[in-house]
Amino acid sequence: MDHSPHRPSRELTFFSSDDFLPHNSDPTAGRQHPPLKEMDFFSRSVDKNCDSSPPHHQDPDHDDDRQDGNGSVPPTDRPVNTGLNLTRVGPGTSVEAHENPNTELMSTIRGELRRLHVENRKLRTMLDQITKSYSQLQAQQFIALQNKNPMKVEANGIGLGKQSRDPQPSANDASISDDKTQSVSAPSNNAEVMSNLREHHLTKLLGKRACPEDGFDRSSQSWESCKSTRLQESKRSDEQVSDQAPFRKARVSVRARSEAPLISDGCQWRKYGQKMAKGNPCPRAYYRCTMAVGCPVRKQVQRCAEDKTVLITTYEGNHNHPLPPAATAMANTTSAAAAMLLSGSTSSTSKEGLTHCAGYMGSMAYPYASLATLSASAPFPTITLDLTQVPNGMQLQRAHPSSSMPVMFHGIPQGQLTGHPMMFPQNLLQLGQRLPSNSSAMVETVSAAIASDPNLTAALAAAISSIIGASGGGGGAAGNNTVTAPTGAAINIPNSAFNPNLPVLPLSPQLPRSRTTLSTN
DNA sequence: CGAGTTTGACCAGCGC
DNA sequence: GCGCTGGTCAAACTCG
Repeated sequence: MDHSPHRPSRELTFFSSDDFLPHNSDPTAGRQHPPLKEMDFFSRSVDKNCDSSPPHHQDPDHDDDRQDGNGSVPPTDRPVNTGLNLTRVGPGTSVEAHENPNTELMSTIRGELRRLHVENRKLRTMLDQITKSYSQLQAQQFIALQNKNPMKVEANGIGLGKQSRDPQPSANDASISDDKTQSVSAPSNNAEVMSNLREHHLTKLLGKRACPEDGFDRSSQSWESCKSTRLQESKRSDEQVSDQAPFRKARVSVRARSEAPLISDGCQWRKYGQKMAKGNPCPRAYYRCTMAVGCPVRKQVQRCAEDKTVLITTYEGNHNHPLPPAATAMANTTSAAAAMLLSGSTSSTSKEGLTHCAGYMGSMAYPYASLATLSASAPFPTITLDLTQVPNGMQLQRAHPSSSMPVMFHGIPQGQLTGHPMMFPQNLLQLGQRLPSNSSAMVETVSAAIASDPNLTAALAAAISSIIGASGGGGGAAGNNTVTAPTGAAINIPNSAFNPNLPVLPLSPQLPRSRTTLSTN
């Protein structure tokens, strides 16, 4: 089911210059059919004639984007590059170059392009790492800010029992140290980092809960005396205690319209129980993550009593293992949502809290803020991400649209996209974490890549249609099969994929000037 | 045969 | 204390 093997190739398709390398072998064709459309993606087209400056003199990002995003653009600029490469070739090769200047130049250029291609890959890797670090720092900053006012959470009654009012500092420290030994040692993804940070934060914030079942108190005496008849659970808790206990009580509920019994979130789940819940004719299923032994993450899946097309999936706990990209996406979403929830500053109504947290998340979650609700009155503080409706007049702001697309599809098996309504919100949540502002060049790159990759286009259409289909009776300019960005980017999606009451989802205020149309045909 | 699902039983928490 | 409910366990069962 995991189609992740497709990912690397897609990523290459997106960003590499592989596609244009073959074109280089046919410079004539390149000149005859300059890919002007793609060239238009670049805002710095003015600089094309200034390519004589060596790449290392340029801003790495811009250089990177040029090379990768444009793909076939450089060959069209070869007349300009000629001078550059003559200079670079140097006198040692001048004789042969004079005899067959075109061939020599072309090979030189190709070599240079390949070199730049490799360099671009490195830069992208670095960019990814930097982006991750950025998100981590963002989380830390948020935590630091929250630590200045730890009573906020308690005042709002989120996630606090009476135990929290009687914190146990010493155990608190133990919990923290356990955190470090368990998962901070090798955070493999943002979700883990977020989890660790959150844990650390919450442990400080809330103090240690007295109830061993909550996992804070790992002193064996109280633990075993309390749970002598449940050794298995005790064992399990020993493995997972510090990692997830604070978070265990926070839940993230996702409401999504889906015919499938499950939404695929990239993780492997094993059903361990099913119960009829009061007030709902549909049974509630209990699932446990089986991607790693002892992973504490569980989820409950139940159809909405009022609308059986709505699937309610409630996540609880933190993964204690590396996640595949698709699962990371989901984990980030739930982690971010739970972080919002547990970071407090909210009342039982959601908007305030989420607006507050949107800032923490980098403002990208704001469009979905009205889709989320917090419930502190429930036994567990729960944040509900309602993907079944689109807020009135909602503008799906892709503040950093460039990152959303590649991030969104990297790890997602295409076959599961239609059943994965989390992806869009997820990436919205991720946007601010993954990218600093001002990445329009990358937007353009990705736009071009999306347009050029039919598989990706289909996947995108499916994903969007899934989201839109999940949005139910949203208002908006129905009947238009184009998802339109305010700046002109548009995604065409076939009628069959759309809910009749399709709302138009404006994409990004930063989308490229050129118009990208995605066709799923 | 192993992994996953089903399903009845068990346990804990909570309200009365 | 009792009953209700949510959550979990584990044996039996199913499936590939």
